[in-house]
Amino acid sequence: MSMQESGEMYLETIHVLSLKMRNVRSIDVAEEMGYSKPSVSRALGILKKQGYAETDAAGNITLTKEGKKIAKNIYERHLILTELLTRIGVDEKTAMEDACRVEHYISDKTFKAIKKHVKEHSKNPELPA
Amino acid sequence: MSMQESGEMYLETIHVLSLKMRNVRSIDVAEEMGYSKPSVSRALGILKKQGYAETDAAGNITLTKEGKKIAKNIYERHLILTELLTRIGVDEKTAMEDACRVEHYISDKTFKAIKKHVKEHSKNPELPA
DNA sequence: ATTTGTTGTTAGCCTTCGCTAACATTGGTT
DNA sequence: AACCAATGTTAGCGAAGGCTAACAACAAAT
Repeated sequence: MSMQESGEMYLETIHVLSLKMRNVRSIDVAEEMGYSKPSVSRALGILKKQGYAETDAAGNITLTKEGKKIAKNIYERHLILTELLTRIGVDEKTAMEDACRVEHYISDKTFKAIKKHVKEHSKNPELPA
Repeated sequence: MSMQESGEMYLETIHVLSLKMRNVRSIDVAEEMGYSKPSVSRALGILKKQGYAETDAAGNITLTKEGKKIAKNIYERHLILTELLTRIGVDEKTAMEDACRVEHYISDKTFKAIKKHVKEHSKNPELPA
């Protein structure tokens, strides 16, 4: 079964939180995303069933190799899209918010093209993107 | 109530069809979008209730001023996004498909910035976008 | 005039993914 | 030991937006 926007957001959030804290728990995800505990609980159950996440006895969440792969991909899209948007004049906050929505809807082909474009122009920030 | 992706797609489709044919009926929308008749019927009912669309006795669909405003805005996003993507090397088909999804998720600020960017570079197609 | 095809609607199902209410568990504090 | 706070789960609701089945209405053809 293919990943929906919702699942991608959970994976991305878990991944980003794990960069900031040693242990990521369900409650941390809930607070970060502004969702209720039951919503996170259920989402996590689905991610586990799909083989993308695991929890230990203490409730600490880890991503499987496959889960991490998806999470990192989405997060990279987030960063690259934000860079593209700020490059063409969108303010940082708006760029991040829009990137966060758009990141789920672009094809791999488009992402690769955007990434290539951003990388090629990262040395010449004064040039129009 | 604010417009969802689904509603925007219906309005855009009706608008685009109306550029191609004199009369747009429910069945035309269904065929164009690949949805069932009942799905279109319900969606249309909602759009009518929201004041964005109307139908005459013969079943011909027209958009209200407000509906047309939204439809044109979304369609313009579609065109501009497609142009941006093809500019940076995405093939036409992929660019259109991705634009069709992304068009619903970018803020007005971001759209304006993209539009400005695309316009400014429309005279120099050989330059990297 | 009856039959048949096209179009639209109604009824009702399913999935996704939020939510609240209520309960279970566990761990620290008095 | 008893209690309370924090965390997680279960049960069940609701909205959005697809779907099929079945029916209504009307127009064209025999």
